Amino acid sequence: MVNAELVRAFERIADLLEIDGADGFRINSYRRAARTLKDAGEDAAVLAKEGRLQELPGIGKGTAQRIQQFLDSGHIDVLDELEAKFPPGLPGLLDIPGMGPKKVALVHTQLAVKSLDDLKKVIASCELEKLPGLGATSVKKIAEGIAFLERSGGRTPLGIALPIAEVFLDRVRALCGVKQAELAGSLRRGVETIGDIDIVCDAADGEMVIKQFVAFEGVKRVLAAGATKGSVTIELDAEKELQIDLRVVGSDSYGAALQYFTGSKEHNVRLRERAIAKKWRLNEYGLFDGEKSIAGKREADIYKKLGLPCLPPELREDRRELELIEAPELVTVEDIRGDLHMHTVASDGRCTIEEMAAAAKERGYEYIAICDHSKSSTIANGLSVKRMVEHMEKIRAVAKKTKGIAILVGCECDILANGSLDYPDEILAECDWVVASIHSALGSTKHSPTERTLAAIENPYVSMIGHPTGRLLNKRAPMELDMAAVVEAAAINRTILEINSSWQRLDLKDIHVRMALDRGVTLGINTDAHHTDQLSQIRFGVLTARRGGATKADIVNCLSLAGLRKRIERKRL
DNA sequence: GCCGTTTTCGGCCCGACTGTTTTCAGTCG
Repeated sequence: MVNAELVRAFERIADLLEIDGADGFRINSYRRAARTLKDAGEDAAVLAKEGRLQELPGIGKGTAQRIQQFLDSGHIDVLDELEAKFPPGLPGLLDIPGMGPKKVALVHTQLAVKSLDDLKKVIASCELEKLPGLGATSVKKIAEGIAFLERSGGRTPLGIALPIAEVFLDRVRALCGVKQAELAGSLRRGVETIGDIDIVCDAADGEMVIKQFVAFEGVKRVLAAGATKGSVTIELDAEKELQIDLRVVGSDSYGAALQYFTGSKEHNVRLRERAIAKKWRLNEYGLFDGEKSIAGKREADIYKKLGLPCLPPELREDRRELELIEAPELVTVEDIRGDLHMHTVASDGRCTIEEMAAAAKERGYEYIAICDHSKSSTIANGLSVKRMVEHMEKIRAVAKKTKGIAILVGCECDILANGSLDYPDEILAECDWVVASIHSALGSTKHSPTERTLAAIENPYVSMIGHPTGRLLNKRAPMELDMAAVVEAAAINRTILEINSSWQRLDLKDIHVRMALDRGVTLGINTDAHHTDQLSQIRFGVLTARRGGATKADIVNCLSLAGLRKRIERKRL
């Protein structure tokens, strides 16, 4: 898809325009176009061919023309002109906390700074603090910002951040004078990676709460400490730091503040536009008619007044959620009745069948499927046909003597480089449940990842495609998969697509979940657990499913055992 | 640059914090 390149181009145009001091709304429209393209399930090249580009929100005549020019020539005039005006390393300086477009422009024009290295030099030589509007304190902040940027290493995975955030949330809740507190920001929306941790709390004396907050054990640096806002960093590991922001408001504003700081920014803009259309004003303190507050105590009241259902945080992304007439009943962790992808000591897991079953039963599950690796996954101690036959017998024996939870015979069968499966159909037919996944030859091979996946989808014994894109967050890019084709084939063949809940994967991701649901594809939310401890990661998969708009009717492992068996049979027929 | 129950021009979200000012600009979320 050409979309990713366009996203980069439009974001760069926006950055450069900002440094250039252009009109903010024009800059914003480029950012919006970039966002739209990022979220779009369809290839911009296809949309352009069909003349449908302007159907996308935030893409008008001008942007459509620029997309067309890029498709035709690989260039965009506006970008070329801006690139000629500024050195290539300049936009990167915007990533430094404390450096905005004005300061970047200032150091460029006044001190001929072209890159991060140049900036470090003028800090060291004390030239920077002589500039108008800057002083020793600002320069110190910028220097710290550079250090933070080099340490923070981008966004933090949800799976790392959420447990930490919950510890700090509990501490805030325990503070004297705090009536209620909640996580906000991207964490509350269940975004796969987060920039920082946001906490909103309800207390009368903000200053006192903030004072205690910035003194919490583990705080590495205090970035701000005012009467309503505190901002600190904590050490993630030896090299990385993570920022935590706390906002304190009174009870009458708590709902408004929670709404406001949950975002997303784009969702909030849409909400405020709606308020303005009604001649009202919306901010973190409430919804106001003139000076009079008409909502603010509870989040739901804000949405209600604005004529909207109280939208689950996971949907607040300005992806057309404001068009919803009622809030969907999104799938919850409690709706999950079993886990259909887990490993044992037979391949590369660390627990036995009995241990996995006991832990799943403890969670209240009705069933699990044991899915160890197939023979080609040698690195994962994959099972030869002979070992697999023995393993199947073992699973059935354990299932027979285990009360209170059903144990299905499954496997995670490799999709090989040529698109064939790692086990013959006779073996697959013996399994109750078959996950087919790509683990090897992720790069370019004779058969594309799409062709291989489609072949597996069409196999009657394949119940589900495991971690379809193979991505590892911050580590490995997804395979080049034609998701539209995969989703279409899954719908036709009644093959389930997985939402792998491992926080390193989250695969399918939210926008792919939405694509699959739009085509009526059934999804499965599983942990791919290699240890009993990992069964709890189901929460991350559920968050991802919710972000895609999934209800329990869309999820195969929300079915009863009988329903599940029926669903598997329906495909095999 | 986008967009339209304020429709083809003139809007476009809003407040906190900080540092360098001497009333505010820049940054951030």
